[in-house]
Amino acid sequence: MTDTEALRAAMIEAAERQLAESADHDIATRAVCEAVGVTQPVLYRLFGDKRGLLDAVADHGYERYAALKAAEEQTDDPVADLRAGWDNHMRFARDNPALYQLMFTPRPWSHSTARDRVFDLLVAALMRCAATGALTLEPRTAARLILSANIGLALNHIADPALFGDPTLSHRMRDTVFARVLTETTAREEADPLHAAALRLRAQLELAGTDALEPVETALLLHWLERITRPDGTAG
Amino acid sequence: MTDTEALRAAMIEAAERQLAESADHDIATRAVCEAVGVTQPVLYRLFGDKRGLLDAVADHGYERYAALKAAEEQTDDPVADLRAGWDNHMRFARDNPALYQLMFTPRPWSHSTARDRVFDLLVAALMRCAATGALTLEPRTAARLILSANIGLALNHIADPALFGDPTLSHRMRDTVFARVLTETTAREEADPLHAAALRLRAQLELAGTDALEPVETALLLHWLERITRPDGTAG
DNA sequence: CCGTCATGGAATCAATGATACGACCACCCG
DNA sequence: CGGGTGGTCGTATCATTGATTCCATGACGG
Repeated sequence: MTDTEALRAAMIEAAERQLAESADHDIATRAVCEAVGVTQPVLYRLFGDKRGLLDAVADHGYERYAALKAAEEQTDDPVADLRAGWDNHMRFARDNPALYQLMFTPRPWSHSTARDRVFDLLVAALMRCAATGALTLEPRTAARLILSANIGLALNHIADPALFGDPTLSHRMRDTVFARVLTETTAREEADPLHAAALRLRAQLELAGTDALEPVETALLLHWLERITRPDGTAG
Repeated sequence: MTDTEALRAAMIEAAERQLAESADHDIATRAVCEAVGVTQPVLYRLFGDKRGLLDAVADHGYERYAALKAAEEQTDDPVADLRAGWDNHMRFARDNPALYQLMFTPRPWSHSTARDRVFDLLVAALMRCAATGALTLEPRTAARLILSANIGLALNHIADPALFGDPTLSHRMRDTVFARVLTETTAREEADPLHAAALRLRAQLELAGTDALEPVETALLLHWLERITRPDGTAG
């Protein structure tokens, strides 16, 4: 089995390389097969069809994306990590435009989980922020906002570097969205302390759980907390 | 000439229809030709190649986009128009996902001007806002922020309606970006009245020009105003 | 040692982007 | 009026590429 595993990996790598070098952001299954010294039926047995191969490439792209994030974040300041995460995202897009487009552009029938997993990664980072009371929205709602802005800017950067290549634009967008999602330490907590406290407790619970309550009780508690914090958006 | 014009239009329309109905967001040149009763060489004479056809479809999509905007905006409140413009953009994306993706997704070698013209449309709407002193940034800088967020959210909506289909999400994003770009009437003008006044004058000049000064003088004046308002971003 | 099954390859099919070349037609010039 | 000329279109065809069929080969178990 390790044999086919290695073959799979080799084909994905070849496909990713050819995708990066292709002028039209597309690949030919023949070329990928020739690059690794096999014939086409092998590819179709391993990946089903061309879309399956591209899905695998996208998922592999997520692995590199996640590795990049793991390497450069995770300090003791979750908000700083969040900002670094935005910049890392932009850098990843700039360095791998074709792969980035494959991962984040709508592709009908795609079974790739790259986008969802990136979303989950962002939610996790946001929950660490929420645990310190730095979040004004539900993590999943905040993640939707941040990720959309991030992807939109990155795709525009790829499509038209002349108009959207300005690095200060990225920081301006980042600060704009973060200003909506984060609270300057205490300002918003003063305004609605109940809401803030509920968000904080909820984040802590979802992050670490508790042994003081039975699971059923915890679930109910979370439900109540959700109702308290509901006004800020739909359930995630 | 009207003959080939009509043929061109018919082919573009057929291509757009087939694109909307296609499951994979792609079309076959053969099918387009058969739909209008001509053979492939005519397509290649009219559009050069498939990319040329798609460029024409994208540009035609812009026409419909612009018509939609012209129909529903242009009240006496430019800020309200701006908000309506955001919602129209989202609606256009939702109603024409394949076309939208063709227009706003990075396409190597594309000669379509759809994105740039949408950008210009947004800049024009923003200059009307700037003329009333409602803008805190250069129109082109603000346009980059708004358009990126708008496109990012729309593409995510297309790619994953379950996660990004919530309409309140669109309004939340809209208000977030607009809050950064717009000023609540007078709040910011109080803080830095010189900056605000310069922005306002500059917008008026770029919008209507003036007969009171020679062109050279106007150009120099604009240059000075740009220097005064520089701190908020790069030149557009 | 032989049968069975999985694995890979040669050959091929089908769809599709793109083109060479000849027929046709309108228009202009003599 | 007739022939040439330019352009427009269609037939037939090529080349690329996604996808499949079918056979050979080799490993493993009985």
